[in-house]
Amino acid sequence: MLLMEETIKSDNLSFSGQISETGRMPNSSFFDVISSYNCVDHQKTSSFGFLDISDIHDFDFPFSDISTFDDLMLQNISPEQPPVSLTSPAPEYSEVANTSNSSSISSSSTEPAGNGGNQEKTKKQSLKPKKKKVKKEREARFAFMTKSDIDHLDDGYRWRKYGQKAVKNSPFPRSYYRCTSTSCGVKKRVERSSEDTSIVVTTYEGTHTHPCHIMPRGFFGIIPETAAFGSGGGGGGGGSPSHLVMPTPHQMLQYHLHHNTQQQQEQPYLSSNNTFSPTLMQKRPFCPSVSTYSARDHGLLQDMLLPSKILMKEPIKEE
DNA sequence: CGTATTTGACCGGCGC
DNA sequence: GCGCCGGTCAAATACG
Repeated sequence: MLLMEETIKSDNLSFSGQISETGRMPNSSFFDVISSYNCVDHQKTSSFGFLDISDIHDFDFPFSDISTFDDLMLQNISPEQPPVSLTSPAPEYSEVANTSNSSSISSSSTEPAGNGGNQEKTKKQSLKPKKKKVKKEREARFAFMTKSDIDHLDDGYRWRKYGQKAVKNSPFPRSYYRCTSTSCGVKKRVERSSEDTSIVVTTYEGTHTHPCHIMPRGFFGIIPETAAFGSGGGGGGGGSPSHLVMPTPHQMLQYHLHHNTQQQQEQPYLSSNNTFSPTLMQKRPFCPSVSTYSARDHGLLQDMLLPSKILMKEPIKEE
């Protein structure tokens, strides 16, 4: 993990300039997005905490070759490669990509968010008497950025908002949500980037212990271990056409892994209503030229914020 | 009426 | 010790 942090520091991350202002989806859903598998030192981190590897102990990443993911993220990164900065220096993002150390991810498991409820209880208890000095361990975190007009993306789970706070150095407040499922203690924070107001940063904390209440149509079906998504067959086959289901973090990783091995790049899996495009995960996100993307792809990609590591492979265009 | 949201207050951690 | 800040609680309110 420390190792990763070092990596991070050396690479000064940021978003890529691939974000376009056009083609924003009215109903942003999870895969407008792109996850940012970044790790941060949550002690020092700014408001944007990406994948907080240091806290990953809850995720039960089922793939033993998770390192593949790392490789995917890292393999093409050369030390000389200067960081790509987006529209702005965005120092907030400088915590950079930290693609997790595979071992740190895959070796986890353990108390899934099931203890989320307990967490709450213990918290309440601690309010009464003097609390112990037991430092509460953080849930695994997973954050991603979305280019969206709406803050709260529908990810297929039901969330109850329990708080909102003003964010320092940002005109936009941060909203706090908790999964409404009683046994599920998953939380998420949603805030809009002050650097780029079209970007919404969503941070998940914990792991769902229940299936998603709605299922997507098509999207996750592309995954061999389809059942994996939705953790157990997930919910009702109902599937709302207007909703896209958000996978859990490890599900996303699965998708990444899978897709990165499929080399399927230009076949949309979703209807036009849905915004996810496989190009998001395309095998060669580091394509040397933007022109590599077809016009169509670009249209689909423009809402996505690619993982910083990936973006860093993009040629830097001085403008 | 049940559920979700809003919002001010409160708490704990951390830096100075 | 104090103040700042992030996160949470919970009463009040809104909504369907």
